Amino acid sequence: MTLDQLQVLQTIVSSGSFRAASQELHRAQSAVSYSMRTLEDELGFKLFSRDQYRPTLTPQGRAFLKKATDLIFQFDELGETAEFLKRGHEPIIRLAVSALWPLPNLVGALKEFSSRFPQTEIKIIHDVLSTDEQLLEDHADISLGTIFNEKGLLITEELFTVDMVMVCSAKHPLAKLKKPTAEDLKKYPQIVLSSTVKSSDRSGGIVNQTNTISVQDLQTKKVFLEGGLGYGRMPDFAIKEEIKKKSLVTLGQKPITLHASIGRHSAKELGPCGKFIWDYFSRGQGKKLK
Amino acid sequence: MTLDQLQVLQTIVSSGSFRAASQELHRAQSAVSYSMRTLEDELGFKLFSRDQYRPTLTPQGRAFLKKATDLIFQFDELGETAEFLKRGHEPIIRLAVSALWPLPNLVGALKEFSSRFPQTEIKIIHDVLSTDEQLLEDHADISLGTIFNEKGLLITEELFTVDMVMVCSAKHPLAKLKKPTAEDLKKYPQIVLSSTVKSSDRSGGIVNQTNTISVQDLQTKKVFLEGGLGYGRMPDFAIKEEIKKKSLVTLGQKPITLHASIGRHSAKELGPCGKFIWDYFSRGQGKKLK
DNA sequence: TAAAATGATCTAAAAAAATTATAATTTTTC
DNA sequence: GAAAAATTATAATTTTTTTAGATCATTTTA
Repeated sequence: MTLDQLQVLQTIVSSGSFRAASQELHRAQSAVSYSMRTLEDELGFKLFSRDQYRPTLTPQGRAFLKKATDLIFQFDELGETAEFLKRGHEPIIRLAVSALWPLPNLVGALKEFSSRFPQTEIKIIHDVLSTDEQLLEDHADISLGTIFNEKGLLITEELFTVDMVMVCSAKHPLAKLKKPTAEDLKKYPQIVLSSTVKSSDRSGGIVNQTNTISVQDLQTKKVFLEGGLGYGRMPDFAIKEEIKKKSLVTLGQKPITLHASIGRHSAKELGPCGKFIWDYFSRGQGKKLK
Repeated sequence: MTLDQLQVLQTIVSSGSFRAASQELHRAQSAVSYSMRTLEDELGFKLFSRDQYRPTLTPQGRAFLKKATDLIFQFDELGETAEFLKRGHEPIIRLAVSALWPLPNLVGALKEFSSRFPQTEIKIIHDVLSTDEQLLEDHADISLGTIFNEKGLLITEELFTVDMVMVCSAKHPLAKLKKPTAEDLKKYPQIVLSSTVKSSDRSGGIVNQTNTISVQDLQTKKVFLEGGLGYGRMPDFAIKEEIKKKSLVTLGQKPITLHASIGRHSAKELGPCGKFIWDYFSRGQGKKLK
């Protein structure tokens, strides 16, 4: 049983006769006849009843064709996937996204992307801080984060800025001081984001290295801060609500401004799918949302 | 691109090497090599990278194989369907069910049937009264109804009886009479089930032919009766609730006892699926429920 | 370092599929 | 009702595709 035989079967039924099918398929009529005979021999039952002038499907043939049609459809789809891959479209895009990246910003991009390239799988690597390394170690194709580009191996483009403001719970002792000094802060634990990646020793606004509590994601950090466990910096976009309802208050420290950038490895060409994402952010779509 | 090539691809990946695949498939190694080369040529991209000793899938190859695996699975399923049909199993079973047939009775049968023969489609022909004709005109394989078998062409088996009791709404004028005569009944419309099938002139307990309202199904009939539109007969099992809550009351007429039977055409052999249904009812499973 | 294993490639053989021609039917047309 | 046209099946022949066997260049393993 070959897929070609199934396609011949389908063509016979849709065209109405063996001869019409043979013309549609650009084959001799006898080839179509032969194809069906061998298929019937292998299946062990007749697909067509030949008592009439024109062959008509048997009940078995009808049921068989129904399933075969699905198969042919899926086969065609596989052909499309092959075309897609042949044109150089990536089967998977790996996005390294910093924990500090505003997620709503991503949603629009991914929505449009997945409707345009349904064949491409998206893998989000939600790394904490070191999105650079994900690119350098070839774990990601594109990064969205605060890029340092230490070794100059990356191509980056700045999209917008994020202010990291120092906050603590309104119930925290620091909240009562007008402008706490470094001395004051030292008395309480600082909540910090920290990556598990070995080489990363960057301190994203960490004041003292000793009295700290490390967390892996922004959500946890916010809960800890709100709970009065300590103080720490948070991106402004992520705490608007909390400032408004006064569960968090800003301390007098100057905000640290981070530069949110899109990046990729200079030695690796992006395919059409990667280019789409790059352009989406680079050409402003991704800048609008903030 | 043929399905065979996809199967070879899959075997190579699962077995780990071209040679191992060739042994598993009982072919020469060169045949496997050739098969992959022609597939790659047609696809337009490499499935394997050959820089290492053992060929490893390219990212494209990995994505392609993923989809191809689904296709192979579906292909195997088609083979199973073919086996199923070859053994004589029916691709479809057409059941003519009378409107008077207690439906809960069917549910159990169909549940067990569809889990045992998932390949077979079930078509319920919910005819009003003349299930005989569905068999005689080859619109159904098995009938469940009140079978007359006029021409003696059917094989039937009686399963249980259904009492058709004369009822009307408690608010209907007839409800106030103790035992209404035919004279009394004549004054009000009778709600009757009637088939659209031409030849059917059987009167399922119809008292007078003139003052009648015909409906196509039992549900409508019940609603009309409850609404006080007229009087009519209903199967006892279908109005238990209504009698209890007194929205319908029985009139003094003697019930008509119908014989619920399973039937099939004597000239047509049942296949394994049809036999299952026949036996299910015949051997008592269908009799338990009533 | 030698032996074993692997994949690519070439050629000849085998198998499969397509074509042409023809026969046997059935339907259509006049 | 007869001739023409259309349709499928079959046989013989040709073409195409696939396979097998042998050899070579590599790489891995012992």
